[in-house]
Amino acid sequence: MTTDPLNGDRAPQTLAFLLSQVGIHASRRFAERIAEVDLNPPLFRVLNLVAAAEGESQQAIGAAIEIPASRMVALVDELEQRGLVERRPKPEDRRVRALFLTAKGKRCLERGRRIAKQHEDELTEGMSATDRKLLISMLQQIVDQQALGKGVHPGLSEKDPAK
Amino acid sequence: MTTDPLNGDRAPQTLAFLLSQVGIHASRRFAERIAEVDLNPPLFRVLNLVAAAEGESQQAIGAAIEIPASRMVALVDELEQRGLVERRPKPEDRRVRALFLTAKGKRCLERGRRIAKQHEDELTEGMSATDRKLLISMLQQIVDQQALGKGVHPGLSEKDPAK
DNA sequence: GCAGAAAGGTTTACGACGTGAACGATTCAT
DNA sequence: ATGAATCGTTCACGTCGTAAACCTTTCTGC
Repeated sequence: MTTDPLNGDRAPQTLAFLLSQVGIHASRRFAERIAEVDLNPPLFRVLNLVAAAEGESQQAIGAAIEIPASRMVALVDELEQRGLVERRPKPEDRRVRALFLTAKGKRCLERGRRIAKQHEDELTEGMSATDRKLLISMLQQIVDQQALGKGVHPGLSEKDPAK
Repeated sequence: MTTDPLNGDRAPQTLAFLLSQVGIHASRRFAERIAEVDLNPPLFRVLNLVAAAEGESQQAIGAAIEIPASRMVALVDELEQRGLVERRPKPEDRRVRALFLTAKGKRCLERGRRIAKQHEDELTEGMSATDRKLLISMLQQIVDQQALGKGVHPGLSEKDPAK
């Protein structure tokens, strides 16, 4: 058989490509998994943040993960429609909408967190605890060095958009 | 000062989140950089593949990186309009379009590769060669274990879609 | 206390993508 | 020769994220 140039290079990939590939896979896979509780990654992320800072304004929470205000509205709309989050007017400033988790929201978040944990395990299956820690510290090093924010990246919400 | 729950956890992130974050950053940053030669990542990827397998059919090349036929058309259209790639009819099978690089395409690819190299360096700035290798092998381990293809992921083509 | 600036939230219109289904042309199988 | 499969293409659709405009409420300076 002749060497097929189309058949993947088993040659070592570049780090940049590997990072993209693995990172995007991680995102997509998580999107699949988190869909089990009828959420997508941005919604889950916002839900988490609301839990961490109940009573904060919509924009304060959005700003923390670099989500533009107009996008935040849609996200919170979703969460509210599903009965996971509540918008309460704030007496002292009638412009703002303070966000709170509902009981259902708390349950959903809990389930989501279990899924996230499973996802984490799945991703690092067959990897020693030592390696895992090592990998984390190296990635963290890149994050620091590249001065990455804590932003939730747009897109990548659904594995299968045509569903 | 009170502990602000909105201010990022400096606590150790999960591996899954770190991977997504870094991976997506790598993609976005590369998209920015490769735009200097007026390409986006999928176009650059196809260009590379055409170079590696000149004369192959459009779909053969597309299949190698898991790009659906209908998407491939648009991609090759772009490359052809820019004069980087040529579609030539194949005498023995008049259905297929064999792809070839033009001289301009070769130059562009070369420039793109230099950029990719720089991107690689930028990403791993301040990282020892040893760590770099280590990181690569660990990521490769995940790729193998997760059985990831060589697909080019959709989306992420442009840093600023509204441009 | 009033005018104008600024901030929170919302709505809307738009543009960018990727996909699947349907289609014509060509080649293959029998 | 006829039907099935393949290559490439077109098209219509649905999903997303964004910026711009807008209303309401609060703040600032005078």
